[in-house]
Amino acid sequence: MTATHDAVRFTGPVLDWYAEHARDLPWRTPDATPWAVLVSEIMLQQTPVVRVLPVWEQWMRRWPTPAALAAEPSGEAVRAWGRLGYPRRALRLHACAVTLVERHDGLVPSDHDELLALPGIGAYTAAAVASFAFRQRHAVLDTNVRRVLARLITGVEYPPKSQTVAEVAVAESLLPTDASVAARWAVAVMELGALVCTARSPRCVDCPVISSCAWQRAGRPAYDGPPRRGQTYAGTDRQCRGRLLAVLRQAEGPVEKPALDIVWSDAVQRERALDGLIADGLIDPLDDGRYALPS
DNA sequence: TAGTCGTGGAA
DNA sequence: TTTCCAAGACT
Repeated sequence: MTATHDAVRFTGPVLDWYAEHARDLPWRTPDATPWAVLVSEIMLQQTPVVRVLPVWEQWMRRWPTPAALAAEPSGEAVRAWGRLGYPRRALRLHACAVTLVERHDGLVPSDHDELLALPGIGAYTAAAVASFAFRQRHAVLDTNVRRVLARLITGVEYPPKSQTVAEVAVAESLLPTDASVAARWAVAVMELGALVCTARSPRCVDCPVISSCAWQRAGRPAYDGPPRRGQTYAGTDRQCRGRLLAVLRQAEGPVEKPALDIVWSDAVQRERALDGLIADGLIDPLDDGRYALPS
C-alpha cells in the first residue's frame, strides 16, 4: 500500500464531507484576515471552540490589527482573555503583536519559519496559520489530526503521547500536491476529527472514510497503552494561580494583598503561586504594596 | 524530555 | 462524583 494510494482514498471523501459538514466559524470566512486566523489559533490551543467564539469576537472588534493590540498594555490582553485558561497565551499574543509591529510592518508574515519565530507560535500554529490564512502546503498536525491518522492509517485508537517523526511522515505523505487543495485538506481532516472521529465516542457511522479505516478493519481495538493523563486539578498550583489572577481580572484597578490572600488558604502555596505569576509577567507588584495586571 | 500551565462541559 | 479532554507552547 503506497502513500500515494492512501492519499487518493482518503483526501477525496474527506474533502467532499467537509464541503457539506464544515462548521460556519468566523475565522474561516473568506474575509478573515491572517491576524484573525492567528488570534483564533492561539485561543484554540487546548480550548474548545464554543468557549473561544465569544472572546474571539470581542477581541477582533477591539483589536482588529496587531498594531491596535500592541498599542495597549499587556494587562488589557490578560483581562480580555477572560476565563479561556492558560493566560500566558494572552501575554504571548500581546508580545506577538508587538513583534509584528516592530519587525513585520504590523503584518502577519506568510513565511512558515518567520511565523515559528513569533511568541506563542509553535510547530502546529505556524503550520496552521500558513495553511489556513495563506493557503500554503503544510502538514498541520494537531490533536484531532493525530487521532484521525492513528485510526485510519495505524489502526490504533489513540496516537502516541508525544508527536513522532513517523506521524509527521504519514501526514506529509497524505498532503495533496496543489497548495490550495492541501490547505483545504488540512482543515477538512481536522474538522473530521473534531466532529466525527472524536476521542471519546467516535461517530463512525457518519465517517466518510470508514471503508478505508485500519482501526475499523481491526475491530476497533481499545487503547491498551499506559494511562494518557493523570492531572488532578483541585489543590494544585494551577488552580491557585487561576484564583489569584481572577481577582485581578475582575478588579477595576490595583488590589491590596488581603484581596488575594482571601481566595487561597494555604499561605505557602499561595505565595509560591503569586511569585510564579509575577515571574511570568501576569501580575505586577506595585511600589505601594498593591498588585495589578501588567502595564 | 517530561512537567508545567486554566477552565469548564460532557461522559 | 470523578474522569477525561479541548486547534499546544515553552522550558
